[in-house]
This record gives sequence, C-alpha cells and structure tokens, in this order.
Amino acid sequence: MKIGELAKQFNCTVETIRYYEKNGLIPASVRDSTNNYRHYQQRHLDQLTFVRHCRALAMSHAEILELLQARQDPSANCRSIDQIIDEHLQHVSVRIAELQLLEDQLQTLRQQCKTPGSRKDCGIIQDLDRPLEKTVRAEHDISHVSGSH
Amino acid sequence: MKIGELAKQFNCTVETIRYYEKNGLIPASVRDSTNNYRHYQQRHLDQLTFVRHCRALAMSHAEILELLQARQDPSANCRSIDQIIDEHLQHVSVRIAELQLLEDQLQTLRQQCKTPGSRKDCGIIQDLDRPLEKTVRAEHDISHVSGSH
DNA sequence: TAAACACCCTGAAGCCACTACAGGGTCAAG
DNA sequence: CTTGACCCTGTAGTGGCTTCAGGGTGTTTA
Repeated sequence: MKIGELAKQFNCTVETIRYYEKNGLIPASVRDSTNNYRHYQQRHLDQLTFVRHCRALAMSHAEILELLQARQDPSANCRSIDQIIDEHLQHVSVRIAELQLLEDQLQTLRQQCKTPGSRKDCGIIQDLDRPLEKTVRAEHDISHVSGSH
Repeated sequence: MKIGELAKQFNCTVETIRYYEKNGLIPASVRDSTNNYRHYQQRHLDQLTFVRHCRALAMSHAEILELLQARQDPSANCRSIDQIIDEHLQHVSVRIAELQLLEDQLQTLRQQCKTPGSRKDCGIIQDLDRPLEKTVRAEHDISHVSGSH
C-alpha cells in the first residue's frame, strides 16, 4: 500500500504519515527499489491505528512513544500504562478547569458592554485597561486557549 | 524605568517584553543615548497592563492588536470590540466542550484496566489497538490538549 | 508518442508565544 | 579592579504538524 492510500484510509495527510515515520511513531516503511516509494504492510496499519487513536485522545508524541514501548513488550507491567493515562487525564482535567475559569472571566467582561455605542464609553476597553486581580494572576498566571499542559 | 524593573512589576520576563515590543504590542521604548538601554514611560505601562490583561484572558496577539486599534481610536464603534470578545469566548467554549468529550473517553479507557497485571491482558492497550469510532473521528477529528483554536 | 496530470520524493521554512542561549557590553559595590 | 547583576542583539528551539520549492515517477488520454 502506497502512502497516499494509507493517508486516505486514516483520514490524514501524507505529510503527517511521513512525519510519524521520521519520529518513530510507525516503523520504517519498505521502499520500492525502482522509485523509492514507501510501501506499507499490516504491521504499519496496526501501529498507525494505535497512534491515531492516541492522538485522537490528545496524547503527545512522547506519551505515545512510551505506550508503544509497553505495547511491544508483553511482559511489561500494566502499572506504567495506567500511569501514563492517569497523568494525561490529569492534564486534561486541569486544562478544563482553567478554561472554565477563563470562560467566566470573559463572560463577565462581555457584560461590560451591553449596548453598542461609541468606543469612548466601552466598558470592555475600560476593564481591560485595569490591571489583573492579584488572585487571578497568582493562581492562573498566563495561559492560552491553545495553552501548554 | 528599565526593562528588568518593568518585567518584575508585570510578573513576566524581560524577553517577553522585548518580544512584545518587537511585535508591536507595546510602543517602541526610548533608548538611553549612552548605553542603548530601553526606558519605559507611563504610556508603556498602561499599554502593557492592557496587553497582559488580554493575554491572561488567553487572547492571541492578533486579537490583541485588533483591540489595541480600537482602544486607540475613541471614535470607533463598540461593535468590533464586542465581536472580538464574542468570537474568543466562542473559541474557549468550543475548546471546553472538546476537552470534556476527551475526558469522558479517557475515563472510559482508564476503566479498561482496573487491576494491575501483565501487559498481555491490559484492556487499555487492547482498546487503543482498535480504530476510532466513526462518529468521534468525524466530529472531533484530531485535537490535543494544547490544541489549536 | 507526447502531453497532461496525479502521485511520489527530500529538505527547509513557517506557525504560535514565547524560552533559552551565545557572545558580547555596561554599571554599581566592595 | 574585580565581581556580579543587569543590559544588548541575534539565533535556535519547543510541538505537531503544514506548506513550499524543486524535483522525479506513473498512468491516462489525445
């Protein structure tokens, strides 16, 4: 199976697959000796299924590489696998809490301007001109929607 | 006021301030003619307050630059300001919903391995070896914790 | 048989908002 | 006069791709 076909089947781009291969998320492909095209076999499909499932669960490549290790070693203990999932779940939960706090703050801000008028009287700009609350700054510091975990 | 002092007051690094200046988020600093050190005045403090407040609300630099435009033009209409906030709020809400879906999926996954044992029997790995549900893949496609908005 | 077009290759640069580092200059205290 | 804190510029790194430049290959159709 050629790379384009694989990409279509997995609903991603060929660049993504090449990128995964380069970073060891899927095994190296077999190359056609005449044109150097990549060819994929069942084991590639299986591992790509695993990887894409992990990515859909928002795991980082580092986390996925750890899980692949465990996956390849049947004698490994479950503990390390559980730990990765638990920590990841923790990241996600923290991120949700942060974003919910943010949502509240933005809704409050949005309330400052109920009636559209001139910028001079805009409560939103006036609000943003005030410094941050100490509490907010302390706990939350800076994060963004696309923020780090 | 020198850059280090400013950074301390705003609880950020000097590199961040230099970066903001380079990207037009704060006005160019006045330079000391003998040693080329940056010096900051009240207008810098005011604008940096605004910018840091926006960043604490997870706005992108592009969004902040738009708001700064409106801020500098007292004759501007409130509408554009509201719109930026509304759209940003929308991003945040969507992101929260995505992450909550993710959290559910991860909790379900975590349930697959209740008793620590050998990797051979690990329900988590077995689960990850299965392809994604079509519904999930379709609506959600791929995102990550630090995901895009 | 040749042109058109779809597909494949590599390697480098771009995205975002910083962060870190290399390699220097400046300044105040002891 | 040395130490150490601060400042400068410019470049590279982060993650997970995406895009682009500049090619080669393969199939189909005129």
